[in-house]
Amino acid sequence: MISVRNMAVLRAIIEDFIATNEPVASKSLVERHNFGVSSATIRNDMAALEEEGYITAPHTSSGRIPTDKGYRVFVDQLIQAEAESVEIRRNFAELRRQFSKTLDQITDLDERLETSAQLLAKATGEAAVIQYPNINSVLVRAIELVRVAANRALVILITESERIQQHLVVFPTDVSDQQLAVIRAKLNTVAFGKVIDDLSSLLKQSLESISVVDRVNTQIVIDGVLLLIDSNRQDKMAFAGTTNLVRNEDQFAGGLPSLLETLDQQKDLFAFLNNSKLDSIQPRAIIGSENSFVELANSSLLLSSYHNQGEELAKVALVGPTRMNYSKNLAALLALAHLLSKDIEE
Amino acid sequence: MISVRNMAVLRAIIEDFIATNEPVASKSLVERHNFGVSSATIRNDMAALEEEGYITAPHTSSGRIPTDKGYRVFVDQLIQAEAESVEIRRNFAELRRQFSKTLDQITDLDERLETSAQLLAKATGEAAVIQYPNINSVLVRAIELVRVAANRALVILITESERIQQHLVVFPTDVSDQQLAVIRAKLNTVAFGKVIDDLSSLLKQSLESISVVDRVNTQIVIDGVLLLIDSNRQDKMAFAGTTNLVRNEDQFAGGLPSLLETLDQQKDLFAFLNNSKLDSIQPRAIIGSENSFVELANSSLLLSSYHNQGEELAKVALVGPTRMNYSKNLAALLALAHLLSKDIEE
DNA sequence: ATTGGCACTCTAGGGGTAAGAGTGCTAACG
DNA sequence: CGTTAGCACTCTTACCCCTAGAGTGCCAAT
Repeated sequence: MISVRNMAVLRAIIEDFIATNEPVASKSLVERHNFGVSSATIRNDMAALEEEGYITAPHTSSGRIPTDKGYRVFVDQLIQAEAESVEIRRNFAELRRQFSKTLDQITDLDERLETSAQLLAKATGEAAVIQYPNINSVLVRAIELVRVAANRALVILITESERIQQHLVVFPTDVSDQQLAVIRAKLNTVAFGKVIDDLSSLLKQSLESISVVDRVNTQIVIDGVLLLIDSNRQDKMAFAGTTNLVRNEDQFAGGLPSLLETLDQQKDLFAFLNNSKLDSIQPRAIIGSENSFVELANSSLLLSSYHNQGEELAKVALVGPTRMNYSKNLAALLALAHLLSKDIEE
Repeated sequence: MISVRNMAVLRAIIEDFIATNEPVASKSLVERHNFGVSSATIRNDMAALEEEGYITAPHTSSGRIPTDKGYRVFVDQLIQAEAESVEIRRNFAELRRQFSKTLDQITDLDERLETSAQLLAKATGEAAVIQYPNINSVLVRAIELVRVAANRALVILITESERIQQHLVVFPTDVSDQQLAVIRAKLNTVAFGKVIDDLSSLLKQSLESISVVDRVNTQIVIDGVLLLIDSNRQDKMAFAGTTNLVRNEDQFAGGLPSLLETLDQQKDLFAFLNNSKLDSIQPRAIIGSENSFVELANSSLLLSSYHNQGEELAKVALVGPTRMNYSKNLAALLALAHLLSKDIEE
């Protein structure tokens, strides 16, 4: 049977272990916390907690460290209590204010997300990952063509969410302003108001109704647009603070190189983020071995997402050692996710 | 007196040390190389080399490791021999071919440089840094304004070197197409053919000749342009492979965290790169303590640059442990620098 | 249920030692 | 004079043993 005090002891053990990175002894617990009982009593509680698998002892005569299961209930309580916890709320508000001071000045999406990742990494001391928003179901507002040289033009794709992407295309011969205008008009008639997902096939079809003279160049522009869409699909993410992981290297039980490789890989991580479903707005923690990546066995992932009018755009994540400051990190993650949501939807 | 064989021994010591990361013993030298003399003779050579400060012994009865001075003459010879060395030429050609296969498909400058850094990091196993080209003395070809929403527009700055940058500006009220056209025309009259460096003051002056109606919005667009120029001045660099340094962590004598911090800092590094003058096209190596950064004491920097019609655009650099494979890394660095030069100038 | 007391266990660190690797030096040789 | 074999010497590394100390588990008492 796990009593109320049992849980309080578990909580204290985890907090102390996060703070000191030393196995926690019964004696030091009664010194630091006011349980009003003796160390012998705490030892009984610890035995019960170990029985249930929440903590473990590295060796017979040492203090206890939390197991993944122990962290699990700790973090669950944290997320539950998140709304009420004075400390988290204050952290959240403070970080949100601090983040927005920097972010409010940035309009460009790429720069916003890169900066966001950096802010998050700096505030938490962990590695931050932010997915670029998914634009597959977003509507096209316009396709612009801007001449850059006699035979070069910039193709610009503008969507309802004001995500803007551009790509430089090169024509085999010089192109007149008129020709560019024709192509531009044609493409916009086809693309305006359409969903990005459908754009590919629509544009390909439209090519048939183009006079032969313009066909080559139109093809080139269309290829440019398709490349833009594709390069978006290729799963871009903003990374920051991976070097923070080096500072905490000892936490990763020697598996740091393979962990960094996994992050460098990106593909697997992206797929993993995409497959991780979040219920509602609540963040999610994936602790140690709960993870499907072997390389993340000693790491924890904190997941949240940012939204546009209730629809999830993409995930925001923190990667750090299992022994991380969940309270602070959750507050920072939520503050940033909230900020990205608000600003993108506004 | 340093004889010819002395130098051959030094070379062999450095090569073996780079390969094995163990102090090199006289016996293992005669086993691996065909000096045709006994280990006792090699020991005499080693004593001479130590006398001159090219190698040192970690303790009385151990093999020798190269000093920074030892690496220095080794690398100097390497750079001198670079043109003739069959091995380097083959590496160079092979890597150049390999790099261009990926790079040739990329027209966008940002993407090119990011990919270049990644290729270089991957090929060498070190950290790669590429400065963005300096555009201060480049001529403006056009400033374009593309509407994105009723009160938002994209400001696009196009230069003779076809470096393209864009920034989203927001107007306080909706703006008509006509208004945009007026602003665009005005700015282009002022900016066309001017040097980026002069653009700032020219644009500010031009504001006075604008009718009061348009002044607010013109100001906003000009601010956008200035921001573009500024954001370029803010010393952008492409980084890749910093995680490679972790894999070689033991090489950095525990100073890895501070090294990574220095790289993260960017500002100092950028200034350093700018101040490092390169004679002609020859690369330069900065070895260990030759470096002005304390944090790079156990690291070496390989420097080269890329050019446009003989004019240096920016630096390319590799950062790794002093004990790195200089031959391979120089070949890769030169191959990439060459590729960037050719393609930008073409 | 809680507690003091105590035996028991395990780790971290110090000192001692033996094996091995590698050098420096000397004397001999062509 | 350059080269070499031989050998004494030095230093590192690994291992073992041992002790001090921290912390637990359990028992008997409250």
